[in-house]
Amino acid sequence: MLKPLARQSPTDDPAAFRSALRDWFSRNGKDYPWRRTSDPYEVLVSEVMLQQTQIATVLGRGFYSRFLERFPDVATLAAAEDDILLKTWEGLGYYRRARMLRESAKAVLERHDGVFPADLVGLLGLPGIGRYTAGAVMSFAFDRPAPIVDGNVARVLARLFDRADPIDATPMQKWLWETADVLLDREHPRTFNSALMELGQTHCRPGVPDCLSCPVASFCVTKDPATLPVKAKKQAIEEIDEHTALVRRDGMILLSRQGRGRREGMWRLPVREKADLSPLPLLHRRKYGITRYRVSLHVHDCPAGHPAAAETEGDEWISLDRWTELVIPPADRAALEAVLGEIKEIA
DNA sequence: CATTCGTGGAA
DNA sequence: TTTCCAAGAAT
Repeated sequence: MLKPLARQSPTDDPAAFRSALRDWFSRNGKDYPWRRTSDPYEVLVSEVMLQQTQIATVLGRGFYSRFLERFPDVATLAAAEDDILLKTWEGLGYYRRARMLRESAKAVLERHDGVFPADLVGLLGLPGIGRYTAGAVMSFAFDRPAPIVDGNVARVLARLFDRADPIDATPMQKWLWETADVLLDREHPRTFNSALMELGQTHCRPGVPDCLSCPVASFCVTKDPATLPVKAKKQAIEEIDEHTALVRRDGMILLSRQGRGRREGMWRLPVREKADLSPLPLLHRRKYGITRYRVSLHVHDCPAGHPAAAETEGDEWISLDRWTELVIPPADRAALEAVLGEIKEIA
């Protein structure tokens, strides 16, 4: 491992650590749209979108700008209907985030007279806002001192202090938050928190970090950063099959709106029993992952009179000219495009 | 406290 | 190809 030997950890000289981090960030910090605003609403939207989601996805595919165009302020979002809200979120995943963001907007209007609370307790009281997001809004929007610990910060701190305890276990979580709070530059909370996270994306990245050019390498006592952080839990992936019916009638197809639970409110190909569909021709097959499952999605050509074509709860006939406008998960959308495209070519 | 909730890009 | 995992929160 090529890394300059450090004799001291950040807590040995916090002021020097903060200064080094701030200097580096002031010269190398990236220019994201949410760093150009101090509007807590715009900051919150970015933070919720970025939960477990990469910056490249949120920015590159236009989710952030599109969302703010459609819902420019708290009042607009609070009044948003499900379909338009989900359509704006389509492809981002974790769709519950969108609904909770709207509930937060409602709460700001109703409980705070339309003004975002500028304290941790007030922010934590809003739906979908946990410890990290509350600290992010506090520091990024209001530039007020509050620690944040996300995946980046956890990795950076575990390496700086050479802590091999599992970062998802309670004792290490407690230590991470305490350490983030102790290290926090209370004169420059926005810059400090931004810098700590960005250090985790650039130099102190997962796997093998780039310690040679790290601005705080002289504060980092880790011996083998590639082995950190340690994570305890990893669940086994389960393979499952999903059999769906492509049913057509008079320029319409049968689609099914999802009820409570996963991808609630979105439209999918109707899922049926494998035994009913497997005798029918297989039009398409693709794999996609969702949570701890690897799903093999099968699309069968199902005649309108077939028992599997019978309508069940949530099923509706949708015009072939209109289906693309619905809110549809990426896997189903891709399968539909492939299958209907083929049919159109034959016809 | 363990599990659930999506998706896609990169190692 | 498989595996990891990314600005987490709710239950």
